[in-house]
Amino acid sequence: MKNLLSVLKIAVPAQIYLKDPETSDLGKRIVEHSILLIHEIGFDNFTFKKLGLKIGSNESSIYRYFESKHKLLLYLSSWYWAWLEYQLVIETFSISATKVKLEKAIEVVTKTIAIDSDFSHINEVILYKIIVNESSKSFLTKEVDIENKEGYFEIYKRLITRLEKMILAIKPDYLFALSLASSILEGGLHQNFLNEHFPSITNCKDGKTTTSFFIHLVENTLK
Amino acid sequence: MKNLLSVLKIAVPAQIYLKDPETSDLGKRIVEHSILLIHEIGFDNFTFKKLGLKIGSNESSIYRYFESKHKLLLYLSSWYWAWLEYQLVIETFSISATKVKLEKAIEVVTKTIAIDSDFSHINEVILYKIIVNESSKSFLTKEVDIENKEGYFEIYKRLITRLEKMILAIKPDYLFALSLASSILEGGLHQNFLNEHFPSITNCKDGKTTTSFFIHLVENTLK
DNA sequence: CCAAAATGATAGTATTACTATTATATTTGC
DNA sequence: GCAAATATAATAGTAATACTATCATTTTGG
Repeated sequence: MKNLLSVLKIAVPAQIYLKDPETSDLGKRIVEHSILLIHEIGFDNFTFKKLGLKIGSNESSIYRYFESKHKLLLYLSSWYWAWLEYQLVIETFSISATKVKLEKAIEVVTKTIAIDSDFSHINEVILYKIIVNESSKSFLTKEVDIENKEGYFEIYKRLITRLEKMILAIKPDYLFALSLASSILEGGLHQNFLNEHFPSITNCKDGKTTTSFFIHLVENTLK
Repeated sequence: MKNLLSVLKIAVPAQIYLKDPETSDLGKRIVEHSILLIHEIGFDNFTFKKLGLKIGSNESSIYRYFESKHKLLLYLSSWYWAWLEYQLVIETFSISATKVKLEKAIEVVTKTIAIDSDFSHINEVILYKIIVNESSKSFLTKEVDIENKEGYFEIYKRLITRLEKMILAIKPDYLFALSLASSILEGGLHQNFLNEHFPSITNCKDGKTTTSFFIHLVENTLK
């Protein structure tokens, strides 16, 4: 996994940024430390000025990479979904048994990310926490339809259709494969959010994982 | 239903507001028109200044009711959950068959609200749209744990435990009743959000409802 | 080593999310 | 019916936000 990623690059839709942060040292530091700072103070309190201060750079320089903090969040989200898609593909590629394949897929997309794959400047453990706590804000806006048309959510949607295909491979006549796929993905994040902030309304804790909840759910639904 | 609500009052945790908006004409206009304005321009672009302009009142007067727009969103969310809890209770109260009862409950909490019950100044159809598009922002904050301790989310959590009980009435040994309950509630909102903004990743459209998706899902899971 | 590109520094703007103070209505209790 | 209390309005002010614009300096690629 590590080796493969050292030659591959996570591809984020180019419309999201003004200048590709992967092409410079400053760009990478912006991405790396934005993750740490958003995790630290929350997206709502995060500003480019504070980030500039943290990385010893100037606010105006950051604006040359991303036109707003909202675009930066879109970038981080897309990066995460692309990374997750990659994990999904390599982890399930060689599995031919449809049921085992879907089970593995559910595991990949619902588990809490706890180990940094360490192939880049991006800390996936912290990024995952941002995805759990902030990623919904990337589409809960008045501009969502325009941004959707511009292709900002392509990777996310492709991930869901990948899951859909694995569901349909098991039960081709199931009418809600897309809804089930999107429920697994967002629901997985939500259960992990509840585990952290509202433990009284989730069972996904104390050894009972979010993954096992969804595997049980999906298995019975497709029976 | 109408008659009952004309003598009952939807109870929102008192910590959320500085002054109960139900106790004055201005308060009611604040709530009524905040719903319309948030729907119109989105919560992120909504300000008390704009609301004041809209209702011909002063920004500073609105601050006497709610200490921030975030608290106002918490108020609207709590009001909605309380209203939904009321719907849930009266619609399921007289049903004794556990399976039918849960089915009815799922219907109540996942259906798109399309008719205003018209018992108050609050337009539930528009409020429902705000819940779908904005309510997550009420808990996706750095202050969520403090606010949870202060009791701001009590009604929401109680709603989920009501659903949990109905689930356990069918399958007492099911290990994920809370997670299933919270998945139905948030998942229902999310599928309706997708239907509006990302129709390519949901099947809940064209006659196939969010409700039928969840009824099928839950029925198979508890089999 | 020169030109272009990238970055930094500084300044400025409109808006936001408030707080504080004072003035004016409106309600109510006696 | 009137004074006192309460509610609302008007105005001003503040620190921060989310940028844009301009110009200076540094870095780098051929």
